[in-house]
Amino acid sequence: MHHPSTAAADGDRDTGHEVLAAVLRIREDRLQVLLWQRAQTPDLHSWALPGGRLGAAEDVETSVTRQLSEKVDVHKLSHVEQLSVFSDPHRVPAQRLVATAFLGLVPCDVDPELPADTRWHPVDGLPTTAFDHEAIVLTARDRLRAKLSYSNIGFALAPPEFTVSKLRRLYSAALGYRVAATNLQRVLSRRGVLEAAGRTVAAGPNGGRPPALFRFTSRDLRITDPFAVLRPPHQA
Amino acid sequence: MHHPSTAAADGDRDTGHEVLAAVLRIREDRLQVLLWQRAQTPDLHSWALPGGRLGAAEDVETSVTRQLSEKVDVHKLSHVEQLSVFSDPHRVPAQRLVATAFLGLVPCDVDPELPADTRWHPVDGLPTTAFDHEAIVLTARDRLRAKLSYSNIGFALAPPEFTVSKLRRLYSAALGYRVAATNLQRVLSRRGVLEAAGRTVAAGPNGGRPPALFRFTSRDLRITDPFAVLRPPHQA
DNA sequence: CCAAAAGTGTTTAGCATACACCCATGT
DNA sequence: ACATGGGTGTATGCTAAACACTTTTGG
Repeated sequence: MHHPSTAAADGDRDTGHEVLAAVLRIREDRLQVLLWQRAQTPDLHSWALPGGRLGAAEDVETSVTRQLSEKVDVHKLSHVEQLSVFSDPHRVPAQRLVATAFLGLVPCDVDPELPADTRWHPVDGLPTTAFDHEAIVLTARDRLRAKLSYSNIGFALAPPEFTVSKLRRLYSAALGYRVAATNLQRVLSRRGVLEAAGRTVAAGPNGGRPPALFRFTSRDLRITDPFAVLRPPHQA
Repeated sequence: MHHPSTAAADGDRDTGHEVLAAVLRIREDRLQVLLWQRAQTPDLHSWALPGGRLGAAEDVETSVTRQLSEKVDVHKLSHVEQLSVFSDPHRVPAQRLVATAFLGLVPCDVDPELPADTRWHPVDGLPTTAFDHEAIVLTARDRLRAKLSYSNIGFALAPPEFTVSKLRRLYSAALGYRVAATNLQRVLSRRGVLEAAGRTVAAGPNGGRPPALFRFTSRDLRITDPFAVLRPPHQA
């Protein structure tokens, strides 16, 4: 081995940095993640997250957008945010590679062209994944679930306009449990996250009242419930 | 260099990685952060966060603990968690250094020995800080504030046992606004975060009822309010 | 006996969930 | 008409903030 690792002496091994993105979307009531299949060792044929080496002149946010553009049309991404650093010295073999992981979201109505080696996979029911990428996917899923409850992040999963029952299915799929349409509409409306589009759409093939269309009032991330408790005093 | 990456070719510049910690505590009703004064250029005499280069054989969590041990007795730290990556290519001059930032907490009752160049500074009223360290400190403060409202992270600011009025002052200082003792006790008790120690302590010099001592039921981070809304259905 | 500080009881209000009921359409 | 799905009204319950009141001490 190279160095007597008391104080942080960097060894000969290069300390490279990569960015990785867990891009999620919902299709057919399932949460999916974008993966590509490796054609080289190590982890030949395993499925991996898109990403790559951090360039010298870019920050990690710029880098992940650039790297993703090779797999998916970046303009289709409705939201990207930093997740966490994964830095186990042996997270990838043979080299020392620190990863900054990101969560990316794609609305359910767009269907970006994908390279031949790239596919969507259900998050519950992943194929064999490369390195520590499964842990990153699960971190991304948990972040999305948490933010659905205290922010307007649903905008990133939904099309520009949608019915409440469509939105209910998106939330149910992402959260992994049944959400009631009534409450969803009321919670989001009260918070000013949702607004009526004023139009309705035709009823389904079996009849039924034609549903009204709604949209998110903002398509930027906003925290709608910053204080669960210990709110600042009303008179301050 | 090593490999011709397509877009964004890595330049000759080394892509180094450092860890930085914003260690916070509360003293005299103020939130403070641990900083050391630089003795070299760049940013001579500016105040900087403790940290340093990531070693070849350690992950970032191990590294930050090791680096901190040079400034402060690590056993005094009650909590450490990852914050975010700071990666602007020019965040430090002359080299390319990506930083993983951490939040650290020290209970208010311990007073670790500090090196001569190191001091506690109030977070509102920072001295001239080096590089992007001020932004990191503010990120740490915001993370602490958020977690106080939905987790038991108060344990990391408080001594093993304390009175409710002492705890009230800790929360008020961290949050930046007046917290009512009555509600604080009730919220934390209902959640099972707080429990009575069974003992009381002497009253103050001006009389008054002698306060009871309390403690946190757990000294590990626990999320106490995971779903602000959209809770899973009661019958599922 | 009074002031001071701690702790409890009670009121009020807001918010979320659940559920009953009404509405509008296709067949 | 009636089945089907959409939407609203309303009851219930929980939580927390605010404040009045009681408790226990020192002077």
